[in-house]
Amino acid sequence: MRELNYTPSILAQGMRKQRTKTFGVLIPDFKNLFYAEFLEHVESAARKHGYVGIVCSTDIDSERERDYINQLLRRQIDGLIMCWYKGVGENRAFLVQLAKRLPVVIMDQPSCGLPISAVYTDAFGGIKNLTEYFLGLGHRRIALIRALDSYPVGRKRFEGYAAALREYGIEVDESFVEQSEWTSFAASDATNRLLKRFRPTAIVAVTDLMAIGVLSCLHDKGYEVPGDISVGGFDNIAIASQTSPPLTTVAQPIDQMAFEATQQLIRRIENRRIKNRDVVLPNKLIIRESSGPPPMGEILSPSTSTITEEA
Amino acid sequence: MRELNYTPSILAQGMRKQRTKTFGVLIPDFKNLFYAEFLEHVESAARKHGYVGIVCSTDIDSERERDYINQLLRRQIDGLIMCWYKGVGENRAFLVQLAKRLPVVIMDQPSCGLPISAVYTDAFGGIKNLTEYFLGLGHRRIALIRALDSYPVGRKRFEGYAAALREYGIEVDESFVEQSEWTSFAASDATNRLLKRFRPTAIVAVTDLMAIGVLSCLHDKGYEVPGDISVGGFDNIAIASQTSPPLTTVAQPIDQMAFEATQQLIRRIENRRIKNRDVVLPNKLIIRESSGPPPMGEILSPSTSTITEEA
DNA sequence: ATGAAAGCGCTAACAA
DNA sequence: TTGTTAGCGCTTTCAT
Repeated sequence: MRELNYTPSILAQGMRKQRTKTFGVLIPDFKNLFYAEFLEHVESAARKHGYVGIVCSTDIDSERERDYINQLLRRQIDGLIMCWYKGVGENRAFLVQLAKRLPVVIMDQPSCGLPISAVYTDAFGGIKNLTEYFLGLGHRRIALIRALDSYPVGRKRFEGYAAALREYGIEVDESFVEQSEWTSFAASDATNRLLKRFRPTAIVAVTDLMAIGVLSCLHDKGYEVPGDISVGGFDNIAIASQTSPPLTTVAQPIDQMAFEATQQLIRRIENRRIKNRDVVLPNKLIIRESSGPPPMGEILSPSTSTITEEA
Repeated sequence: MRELNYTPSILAQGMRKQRTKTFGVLIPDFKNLFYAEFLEHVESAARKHGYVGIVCSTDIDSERERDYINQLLRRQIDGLIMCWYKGVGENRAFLVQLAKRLPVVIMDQPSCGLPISAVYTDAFGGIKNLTEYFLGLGHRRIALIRALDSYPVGRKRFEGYAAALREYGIEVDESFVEQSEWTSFAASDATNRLLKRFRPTAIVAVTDLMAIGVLSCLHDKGYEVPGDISVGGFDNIAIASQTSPPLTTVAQPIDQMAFEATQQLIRRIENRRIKNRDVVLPNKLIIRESSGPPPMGEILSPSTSTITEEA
């Protein structure tokens, strides 16, 4: 009778079965290529299971976030993936409440014992490695362009940086560090501010996007990268290999993160008795041309035999 | 009785009213920053009207596109915005069919008399201006990294390039032109192929993302931009001002395009008697540091008094 | 085995 | 005015 393309209405199905084969994805910003790649992979994982994700960008605005969560709940989503700038630890009550209604997967931070799943990589260790790599090259004046203090991801990455320096007996100086919003523009401004009071031989940015801002500022000011100043980022978004020069960075396995998050969510949607899990994935230092030894006269490392000018 | 946050289920509402306050957005790729910015603005326009968009990326795959359109229809979307790589003209029957079910807005190409709305800028004129600007600087060996022939947007942009050259009495040579997929990687490869057989003084790419690939390839090969080769793009995505060097490009008013598309869609959703419209927005040449006069010895323009070496 | 009917949460039409 | 009810398109249960 209806061999000719009949597809049941998901609305009607949803009313009856309380399942819509639809989940929500909360991200801060479409323009951050990390999330763009993340979404790409979430989408293809979801598609395999016949799910559709509704993506909402919060612009790091609490009101907008609340609105969207309501909109999503009204649409009876089956689950929610949150790329969150807020700390899980500081929002326990809210998350407990939310997790009562649907499965929740949180990105970039541990679940802190809450009834949610989490997918993240070792931000602390990643930046620590990167910073140690710079230290090993002989850099000592290593600056950090970090995120605002209120963002947990940014905080962890800051701590990795500080730990590496401390290992080399360098106490982290406030003047080494500049805060910035997540965009390349803000990071470019931050670099500007930084350079007015401090002349580093290397700059670490807590995301690739911000590192692009750093490169842009350095290019403006006429510094050579890595001749004068080395630059490192975090994420390994696709264009990190296409900047001029290509960016040294800490690669997160974005595809796996997306895959695990989606997998975890859908499994819990389809069987509530599956328990929540924290999935921790490895990240990895990728060395490209934006980094090299510090300029002559700045080499202070024991690992090189060059005599410094100050000798 | 229910003063405490009652929000009606959109599923139930949708069943009753045949309105879900939800629309679909089809894009080719989240990673293309043009769409990222577009989505950002679509979202905020939609939010003002209480609508939520479901974004699906087709990856320029027809099967996937068909799937998603079905998924969206099953979810009873009220309308659809399509950022489409296919030509409206070559898909009339499909669009007529689709437009019977819901309001449709198509991006980047005219509606060709179909019962849909359209929002676009003058791609032909935009690239023509850019190419004329290069010609005016004295460039004569101007290469083009264009999209595959099957994409209408890419085609129009190619024609603008060809028209400008023809105006200056230059017949477009196949060897000036290289085809590429939309990514920066593909464009970088295409530039590579191009440089093996042709040494331009300027390269125009049909999108900024592709221009980033061009810059990356030129940086690899040790060419100075714009000292050896000038580069131009199209779109003026946000990071176009943050590349090294910053990119000369044809700016599309992405925010307005998104706003108009959303506006147009929602108006038609809420009142079917509002007629479809083609909204054509202006674009504008933005000159940044990636472009300059051709190197000495290559200046052939009548607009300069320099005597060329060949004289 | 096949068929009828109830009900998911709403809204619009109609009755009181 | 306020209250009642039918039905949107499905699935699931229950009766045949």
